[in-house]
Amino acid sequence: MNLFADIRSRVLTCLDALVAEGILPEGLDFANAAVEPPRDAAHGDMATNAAMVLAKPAKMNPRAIAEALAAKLQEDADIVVAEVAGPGFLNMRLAPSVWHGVVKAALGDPSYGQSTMGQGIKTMVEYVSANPTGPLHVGHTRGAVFGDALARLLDYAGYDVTKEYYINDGGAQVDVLARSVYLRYLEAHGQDVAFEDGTYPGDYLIPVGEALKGKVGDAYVGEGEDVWLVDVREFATEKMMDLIRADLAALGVTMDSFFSEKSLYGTGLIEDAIADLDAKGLIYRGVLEPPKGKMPEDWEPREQTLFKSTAHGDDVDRPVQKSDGSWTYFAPDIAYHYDKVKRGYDQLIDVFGADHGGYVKRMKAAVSALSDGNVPLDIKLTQLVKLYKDGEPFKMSKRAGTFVTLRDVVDQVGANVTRFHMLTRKNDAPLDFDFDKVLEQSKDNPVFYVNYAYARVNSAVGKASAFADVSDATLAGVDVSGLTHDAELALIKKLAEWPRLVEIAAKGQEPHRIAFYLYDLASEFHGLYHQGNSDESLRFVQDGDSETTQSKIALIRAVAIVISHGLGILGVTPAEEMR
RNA sequence: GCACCCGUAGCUCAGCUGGAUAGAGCGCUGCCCUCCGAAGGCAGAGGCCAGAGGUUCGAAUCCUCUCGGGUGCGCCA
Repeated sequence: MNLFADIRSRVLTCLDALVAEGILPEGLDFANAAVEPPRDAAHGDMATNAAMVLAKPAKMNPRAIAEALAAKLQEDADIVVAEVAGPGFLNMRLAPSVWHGVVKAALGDPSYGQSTMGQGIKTMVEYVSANPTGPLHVGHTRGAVFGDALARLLDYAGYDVTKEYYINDGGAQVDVLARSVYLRYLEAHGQDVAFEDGTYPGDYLIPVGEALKGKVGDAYVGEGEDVWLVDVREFATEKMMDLIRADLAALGVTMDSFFSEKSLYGTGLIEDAIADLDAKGLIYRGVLEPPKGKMPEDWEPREQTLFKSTAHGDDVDRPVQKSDGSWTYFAPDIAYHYDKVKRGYDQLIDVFGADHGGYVKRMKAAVSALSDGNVPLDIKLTQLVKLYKDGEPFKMSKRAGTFVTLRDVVDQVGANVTRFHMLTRKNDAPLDFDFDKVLEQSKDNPVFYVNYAYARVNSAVGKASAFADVSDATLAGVDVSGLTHDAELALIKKLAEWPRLVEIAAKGQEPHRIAFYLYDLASEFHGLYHQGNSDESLRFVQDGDSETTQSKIALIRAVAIVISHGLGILGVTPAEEMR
């Protein structure tokens, strides 16, 4: 039940009637006619711009259309007032019974707020996709939280979502990993080793080296890479993926599938993808211009196999093969996305770190070419996370050992706080993350404030249950017509926005809107609670009056339910009480 | 040099894809707080929405340019 969609359809019905009566001309497009909450509550409950957007195509005065529309809408018993304002806005005030229906819907319908907007569109969200060479760090954490929340949001809005992780296990970096693990393996055999440039010196590989020793004994000691590299690489990659999976699980992120870059090699998949592009006349041999402005020291013209990405919106064509004939990193990326297209997804979403912003155009060009423009690829970039400790910037340095991992963050502040806080910013805005402030129990910490609202409802429900039946099943059938105070209605109106907000957030692929909405809702709720301090008739628990109490508890339970729906999308589990 | 992201109150940021008098938190000022659950509530001051043009009934939002910040820029992923 989406009240705004409901009223909009009534507006459209009235417009149709006006056309039938000859007041409006035939053939008008109503698509841009919107029904929205007005900025100022004094204007009413809902407003429509229908008259203004139709004025031009209908060649009529907007106020004249609005007057006619208002008269029609007035015939609807649920619309108490419909009046023209300003240049042609139509403001509506709805009957209290309509609002009371919102409380019942939130309480009685577990799917309240879910949308069918997505129409089951097959959507892949690819995120994290970190190199399997070590534990996930804070930057990955933001990508993981954002991607996961986005996937949940789209799922909630009716899309058929698959969450996938692309394992970059095919490039040179996994060879470096293998060599690093080999050093740890020698170390496990008692040898002194030196970690030079081009190796990963992190402690996290010590147990991997030991595990390798446990598996193969001393078989690889003193042997050359030709003997052990392939095996160690596979072993190490699997161990790293175990680590990453465990990190993600600690954050509450679970993938539907993992896709290995390595599986593209030697199977003809890359060749197939490139052949597809070639068949479209988009592959050629050529020499790229040197980059302007900043000339690399060792630049020299080389002939390479290039993808004509400029034909699909890129700025320059991109190499798919190096001058020695081997594939560039871009080639398997093309093949991977080719595979996604072939798997039948209707739309693709990739979540990258902002440092990969330079690859957006070429990936879009590739998908556009491979799908003949039929499969849209959206790439969401997550900006940097700036860490603070008690207000002071916290510099990360691998060498100084102050490298902050996902695990560090989750261990210190918990998955719930991490997730919520990271969703209080737009994905493309930098994020401040202060280890102390995110744990503060105060109003300026949204994490706490929202959860506190939820816990406060629980407390009131517990109190009321001493003398009244306040189970959700009972509450869904309770008479709530006594909820007529402005503050109560304001809270209900906020609840009514929930289904609409879900659609707006899903359409914009912006899960942060959910977090901001929850803050607003919590704020409205706390406000009503505080009014109960001076006006006893607004208190949730009315001693001895079980009927009144039930209606008020129905309202705040509806609030708690919507909060838990919202937190569910963010992947946050609310605490039942604050301690 | 080019591309992408960004520029909104003193600070940190929202602003519902073009709507009405641009909002919230912190900070500041003034009241209130023996109140269902304390970790506060109410009110006020504070703005050339970086700047300049353009599009139209209407622009923080769309287009162009300028200024300022971030990121990236063949044979690394």
